Amino acid sequence: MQLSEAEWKLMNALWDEAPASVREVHEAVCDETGWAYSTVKTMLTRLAEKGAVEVEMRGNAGWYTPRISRQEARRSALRGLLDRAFGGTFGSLIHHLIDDEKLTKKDRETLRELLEKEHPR
Amino acid sequence: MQLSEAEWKLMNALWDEAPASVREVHEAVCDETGWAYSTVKTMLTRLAEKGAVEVEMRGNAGWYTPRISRQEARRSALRGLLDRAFGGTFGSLIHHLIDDEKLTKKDRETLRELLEKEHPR
DNA sequence: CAGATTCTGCGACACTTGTAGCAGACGAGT
DNA sequence: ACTCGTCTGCTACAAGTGTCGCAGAATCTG
Repeated sequence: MQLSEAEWKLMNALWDEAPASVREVHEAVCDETGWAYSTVKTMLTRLAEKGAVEVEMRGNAGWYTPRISRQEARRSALRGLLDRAFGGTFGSLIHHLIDDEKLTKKDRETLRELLEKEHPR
Repeated sequence: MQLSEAEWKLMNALWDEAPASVREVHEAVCDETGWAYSTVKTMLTRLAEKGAVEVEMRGNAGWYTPRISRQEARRSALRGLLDRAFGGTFGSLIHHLIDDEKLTKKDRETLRELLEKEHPR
């Protein structure tokens, strides 16, 4: 499932709180995006067509719930990035992360801790 | 600089060997993509319009050279992914990498080694 | 019930992306 | 100089994305 930039914004709102009505999603994103209500409506409809969200009608209003988890979405987005930009393997991403990006001290510690905890030497 | 999927393919070819003519780029990617010569031509032109590559005419043929480094491109692609999908910080990406992705043993070792080497405890 | 409010469905439009064909210019070989 | 192959420039077009307005149906409220 490939999500566009705008779709990520909506999905993020839905993952934070679902089910949500168009209005709720709109309220969640309009400060950041400035989108009109109808913009949000259209995109939620498209997300439903794509199968990324599920719509349940209550009265005349639709309530939207993600059908894919944030984790799955993240995974496939990462997969996409890896394939496009990093030769398809984690190796060069990891290299890039450590050599070329300015990880904060905290990031590095997190990284190290996780590594120790999950996969102790 | 945001590169589309197709543009990454061409840029990857150019980073591997630049400057390159349309024909050379075409040859580099046509096996994988099946694109027609004119498809490659169009996209290189668009990349030039976007400022991602530079064209130098030799005779009647154009030779293309990246204007942005692979590293820069990777950096901004990663930035984009982070913003869209990981709340904008490395932290949750790192978490995701370690908790949710199946890094190979080798990946983990690479990670650990790099971490030790660059930022020894 | 009538008016106000709120939703949905549908249409619309511009821009980007993926994909390619074609005509005419240009340069190389004879 | 003529022909042949190559290259560019231009055009085109369908699908996807970002963005929104509007009309009419449904719902609430006095």
